[in-house]
Amino acid sequence: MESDLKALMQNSGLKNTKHRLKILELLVRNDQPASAEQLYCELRAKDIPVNLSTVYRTLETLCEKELVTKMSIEGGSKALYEFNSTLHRHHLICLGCKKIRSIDCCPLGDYENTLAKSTDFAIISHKLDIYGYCSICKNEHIKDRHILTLKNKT
Amino acid sequence: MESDLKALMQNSGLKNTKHRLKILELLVRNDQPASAEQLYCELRAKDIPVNLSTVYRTLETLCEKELVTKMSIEGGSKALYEFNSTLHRHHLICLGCKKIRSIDCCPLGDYENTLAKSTDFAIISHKLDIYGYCSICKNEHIKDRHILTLKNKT
DNA sequence: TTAATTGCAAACACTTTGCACGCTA
DNA sequence: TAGCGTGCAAAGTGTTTGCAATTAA
Repeated sequence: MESDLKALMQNSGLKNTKHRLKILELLVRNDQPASAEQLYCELRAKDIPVNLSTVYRTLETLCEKELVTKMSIEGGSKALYEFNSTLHRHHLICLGCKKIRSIDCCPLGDYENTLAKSTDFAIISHKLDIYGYCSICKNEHIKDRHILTLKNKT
Repeated sequence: MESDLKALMQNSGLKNTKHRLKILELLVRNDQPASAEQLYCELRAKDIPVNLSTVYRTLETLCEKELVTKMSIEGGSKALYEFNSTLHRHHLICLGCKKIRSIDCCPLGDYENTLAKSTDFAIISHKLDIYGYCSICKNEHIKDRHILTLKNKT
């Protein structure tokens, strides 16, 4: 896999440095959007000393070459970066554990056409994020609400 | 209208101050999400001297009482605030002039059910923003691309 | 009167930048 | 070796906070 990523970078005209390679690798492995700081910590945990500004710069470069996509989620203050699979993707975000799951299927084709006509917009893209509780957290969530209900009764 | 807003604030248990009233009024009038700074500038332009931190605090309070909703758009660094019509809304954002138009119709009902089943998530909400060029800017956009094409040929 | 609201300045979190040095192609 | 990549420190931007003064109910 490492060699795949090296090739990918070369094709994009990027020099192949340890940091770049590792950051890209983390994004691919985790298959989950990560903040600059998360990546920074993960690298340090692996005894790869980096500077946070290098992480930011690397991510910016990778975004320019479209190997990575920058995004953010509602209410989050930090930017998140994910490996760009070239697929059109949406996100399913757990309000409990904050894990983000990517969804490849997009339900909006027809709607965009209709909307384009009714609003006279030339539609270029869209962003759809869905928020909820994952299979694990939803049970916790129900439990919490139950406890809350009991408390409110007293 | 001013008295409607006063009543609205009272019902939410908020003291009725000049700043609060004016900020709410601006959001209702413009019917368009605005940043704290924009509101701050508009107030000063109207000779209502406010402090930026007051604007932030006011908006936070209004959000707590659910009179206003905080949001952000992809790539934008500042938070935006819009009057909360209690309707479920999406946004159509012009990449040219950056104007934001709210859309009340939501195409996602069935999709959420399907998705909930296939992923075992308890879905709570979603955010859908659509990007494109409005009827005015799309002509500019086409012109620009044309000019670009000509340039590239030389 | 008293509790909420405000202005001001200072702190904060996240991100970007300038510069000197180091490393890849 | 030429130019891109990096670390470090400092600056930038958007937002929040502590405190004393002010104001609405």
